[in-house]
Amino acid sequence: MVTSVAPDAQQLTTKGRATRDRIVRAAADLMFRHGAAGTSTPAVRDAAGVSSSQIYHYFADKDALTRAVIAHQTETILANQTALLGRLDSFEALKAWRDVVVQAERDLGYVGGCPLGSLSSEVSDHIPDARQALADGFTQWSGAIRGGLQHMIDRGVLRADADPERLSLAMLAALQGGLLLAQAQRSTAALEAGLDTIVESIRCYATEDVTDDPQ
Amino acid sequence: MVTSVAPDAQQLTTKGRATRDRIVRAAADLMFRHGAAGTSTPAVRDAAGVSSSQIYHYFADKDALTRAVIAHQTETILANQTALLGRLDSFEALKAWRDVVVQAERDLGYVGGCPLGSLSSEVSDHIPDARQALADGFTQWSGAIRGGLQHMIDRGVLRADADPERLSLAMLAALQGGLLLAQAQRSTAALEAGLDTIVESIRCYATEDVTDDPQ
DNA sequence: AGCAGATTGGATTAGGTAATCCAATCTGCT
DNA sequence: AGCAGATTGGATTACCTAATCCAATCTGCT
Repeated sequence: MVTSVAPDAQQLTTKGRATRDRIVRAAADLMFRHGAAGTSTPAVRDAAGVSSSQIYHYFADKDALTRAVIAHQTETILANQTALLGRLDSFEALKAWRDVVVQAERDLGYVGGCPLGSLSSEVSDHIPDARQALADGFTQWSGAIRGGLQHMIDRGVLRADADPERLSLAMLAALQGGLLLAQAQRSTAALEAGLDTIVESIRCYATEDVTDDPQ
Repeated sequence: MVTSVAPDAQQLTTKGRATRDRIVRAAADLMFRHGAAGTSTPAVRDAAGVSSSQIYHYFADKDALTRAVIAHQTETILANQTALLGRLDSFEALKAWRDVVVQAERDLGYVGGCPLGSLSSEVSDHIPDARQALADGFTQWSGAIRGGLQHMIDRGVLRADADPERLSLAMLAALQGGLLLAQAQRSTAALEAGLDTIVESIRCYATEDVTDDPQ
């Protein structure tokens, strides 16, 4: 709505952009660990090593900062998901991706769940415009998965009657729910069960000649 | 640890129990809509129609109130899940349960997600003892699903090589993730995709004679 | 050099929140 | 009736948080 006064629209020096990024990164880290509501602007100020005025120089208010964190986490996740694992266009890639997700949650000590999922659950109903940004992030995420599945169909690894749209949504749902449960249960059992069951479903659509070892 | 001073341990009159319940119900409603951090004790006081001292008479602090809300939501959900739908011990029951879950989220206007899941994501890392309570709630929940699947195996509807433990965890993960995504996307697409894909996986273990219409 | 605008520091304020306290009232029980 | 303990009302406090303000400094550009 209001774009003329919003600090986001102003000129940013190289130095200014660096400071802004430092604030966003510090806020993202704190919000991942303590939630959005559990992260105070003084805490962000100290963690980023800036003064109060700098936060409000680059962001209209705390909600705007939270939106910036959402955008940052979306970028980070999508970059990791696509760069690290390439396109999820084979059973080997799906299995490798599954292992990375599970191992990442273990390495974190079952703390924090999904950076985007936790934020989403906390703020999507309360911060204006945040819900749409989160929805877009999830859509891109499932889209990346869907692209891989579609590629598998195109290459004849999966039958044409497989529904990549439904399967990719199911995969993301299992991932998000699995991470949420991992946080509470301090175990990746539900995460593994969810991801493996979706992969198993996808395997049902494999063309007959592809029968790699089930593990 | 400290049980001698905790207000929970004291004698409760009929009237006292009613007041305590009123506080918990009001807090549960507010926390469902605005989150735990987004719910202030003054707001609970007003919604419950009590005075400040009453809240702290029945609960040691806000964390204790939050724990009571978790216990309350766990009870409510498990009662609904088992009483309303009985044991999930047939494909018809699974389908009916799926429809109820999806319709419930639609009726709520995609607001709030799962009362237990949202709370879990927000507080399981921050409130002492809350994580364990949430984990127990989820374990009971998946246990109820597992019981139904086991019953299907016992009756010969599912083959013996189906793994009820894994499938029930997968189902709960898909449910939680689906509700989280529904909140952001304002759509039950991911929820339906997740639940349907797990049900489809379960169907793969059906004994041959059972082939009801796929929908 | 010198200007305009970006950036920074840090004090300050207004408002809300968790939690406490004490006195008053009610309740169950004998 | 009358007591002990449970319950209630509501003022109060100490603290924290979001946000503002103004003056000082830096930066890119001509």
